Amino acid sequence: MESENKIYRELKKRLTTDTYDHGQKLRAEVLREEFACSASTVREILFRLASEGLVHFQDQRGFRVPELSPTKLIELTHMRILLECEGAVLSIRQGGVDWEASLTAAHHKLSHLEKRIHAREDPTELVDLWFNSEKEFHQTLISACSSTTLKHMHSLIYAQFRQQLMKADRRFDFISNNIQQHSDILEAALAADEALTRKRVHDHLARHLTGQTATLASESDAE
Amino acid sequence: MESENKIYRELKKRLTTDTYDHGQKLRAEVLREEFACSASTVREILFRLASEGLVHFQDQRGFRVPELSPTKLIELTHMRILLECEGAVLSIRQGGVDWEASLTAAHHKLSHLEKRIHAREDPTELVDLWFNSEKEFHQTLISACSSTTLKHMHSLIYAQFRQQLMKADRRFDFISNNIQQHSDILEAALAADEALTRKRVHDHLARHLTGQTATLASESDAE
DNA sequence: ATTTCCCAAATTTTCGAGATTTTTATCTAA
DNA sequence: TTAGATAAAAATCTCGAAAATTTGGGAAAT
Repeated sequence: MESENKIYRELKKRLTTDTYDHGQKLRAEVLREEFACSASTVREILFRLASEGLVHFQDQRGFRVPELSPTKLIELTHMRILLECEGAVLSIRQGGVDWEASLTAAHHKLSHLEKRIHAREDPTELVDLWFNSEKEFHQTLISACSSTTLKHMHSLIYAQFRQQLMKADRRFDFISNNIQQHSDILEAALAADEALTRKRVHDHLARHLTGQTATLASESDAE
Repeated sequence: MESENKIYRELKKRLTTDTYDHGQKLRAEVLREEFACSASTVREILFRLASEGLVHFQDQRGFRVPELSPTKLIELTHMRILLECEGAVLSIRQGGVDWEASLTAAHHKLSHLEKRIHAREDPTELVDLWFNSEKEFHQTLISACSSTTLKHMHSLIYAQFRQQLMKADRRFDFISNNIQQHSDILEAALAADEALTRKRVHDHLARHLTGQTATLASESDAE
């Protein structure tokens, strides 16, 4: 089972970091061979990933990487806004100086990396590092919220969100705004300004809501 | 696989309708025999339920029904409030007369059942019917919201919530308030009053938040 | 009486082969 | 040439048994 967890983590990483293509078939036999285990073990892991939404399963037709879906991306973005705003506000209330420190630290790392990326011609090598840093910043933002359930939901949603963007975000044509937005979120969170934090988290994620006619229910008052 | 889905549904039903006790061990061998299938099939299904949070899995120690946890119940309630308020408001905006009709219908069935329960000495026989009706009412409330992801998250949370209460809710000492609260929600939703709908959904679920010191982030403005 | 160690029984996990189903390739008829 | 049917190939799914791990009980030592 130790090895099973290892395989699980490796596969999850691949599924959110563009090793495979959207829609690509995941043949059990290939993976079985690669990871040197039995077909049932691979099957078990793929089922686990399927119920997290990172793998698409069809009866008698095996497993696939989920297709790209603009609609899905918008829905995932909505959920991220909902969960991150809630989690951030709770963290502001429940978190102490430790939380502020760790958020500052996470932002510092991310910010450093984003500046390096921004300066480069070809940021390819830094992509995976950025994926990790961006994830850590957003997780830290909600980390002082006491609800394990909320944080768990968020991590499910975040992984699917990242999977939808695993190809697109490699281009980094959005990085300039991003640097400023992450700073803005940090600033509002440290100032313990709940409404402003909500607004800035929303604005940060809003670039993925394009093409959407309906608005998010929780936006209406703020806008 | 058709039979696998059947077994899955049966087990899920049992896990949310008090067939087993909280903390009880789910022995693969027993289930294998009962459902006349192989151990691997049972295992697969139990893993699926585990990643939905309805079964607790421990490496080399098998599967158990999750323990009762007041903290977990509070967290699940928070998530229900968050998701149902969001889903209900979106449904108000996106749903048409069909949605209003189906919500009225779901309420009518639930209301009828709750009155029968209220009138009885021993409502035991009606418990499972009530579980279904209450679930349908709340699902219908958010059904016109376009986000499949939100509805899926909600159904995961709802099942875990129901599991936490599968024993407690059989006593029905809360039914009087419940009848009124469901009517209030219906009324606010049909009136398309978003703020009032939020408040009433919150108030309806708030009885499960007792013992909680911190408040829900999204309450603050409304209270 | 309490703790530690070890063995046997019970349970869980892995595995590979056979059964079933889907997919691909080939052939026939319109 | 296209459409439909048939056969061959490839993949998935189910299963029961072997391997690995945990649990429970009792003997030996403190």
